Amino acid sequence: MDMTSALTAFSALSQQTRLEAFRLLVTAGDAGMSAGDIAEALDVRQNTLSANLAVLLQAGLVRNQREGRVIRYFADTDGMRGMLGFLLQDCCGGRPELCQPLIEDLTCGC
Amino acid sequence: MDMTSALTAFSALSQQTRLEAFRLLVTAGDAGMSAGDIAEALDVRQNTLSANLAVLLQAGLVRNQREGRVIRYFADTDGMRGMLGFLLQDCCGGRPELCQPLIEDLTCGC
DNA sequence: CCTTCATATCCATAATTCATGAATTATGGA
DNA sequence: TCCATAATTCATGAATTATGGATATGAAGG
Repeated sequence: MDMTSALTAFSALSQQTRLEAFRLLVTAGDAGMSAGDIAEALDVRQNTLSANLAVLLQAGLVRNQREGRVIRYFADTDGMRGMLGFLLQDCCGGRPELCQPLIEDLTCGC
Repeated sequence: MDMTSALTAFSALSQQTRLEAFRLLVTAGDAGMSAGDIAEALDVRQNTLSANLAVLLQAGLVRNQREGRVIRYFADTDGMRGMLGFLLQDCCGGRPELCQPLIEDLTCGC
């Protein structure tokens, strides 16, 4: 993950519809969600959501897959990991005490 | 962390100077850096950096502290944690296998 | 084929964001 | 009090981004 990709990723998540869509896909997990279902869940117009999903795609934060007439979207964990890794790079250069509580906090019980 | 705060945080990190400044402060850790040093390190004008630091401040991603004539900035780990927690909320609803590798990948060796 | 459903793309307008220069505030030292 | 340094604030214009309507693509079914 380089600076440009990271910027694209953060930029993608800095808009309400996209952040909501991404979180929806994170909780949906491997099941993913169709574009239509996402649009309905978020109550946004079809073309607006489509444009926003395209932004998330280009940022590498989601993947999609055609299934007949529907297109199913999934959160891309690799992309998310790359972004977070870039952000936290060298966060604990010799200072585990800075990094450790953050990690623990993110384990969300699993 | 609510949606609005998360959006503010991601938006703050979606601009090159701010993302660079934030990463600089993450690696600087408890030592922090003065506004002037950050401006010099990133080669940006004082007022431009000041405006960008203000955005990071408002997003809760950095803190600052006056020390005589200089103002020292620090990465705010609580803010960062809040943002990441919001993003990953319910990422592993019953599916630890999705969340675990991500966490491990972020432990960056410490 | 023709229709219908699901989604994407094009285009114009509205809204937002950004860097910059000029001016301002705050601090410490002479 | 005066000056230099450190940093912030403000207004502006340029560039980017979001949105909605209309239209296009692509797949399934009759």
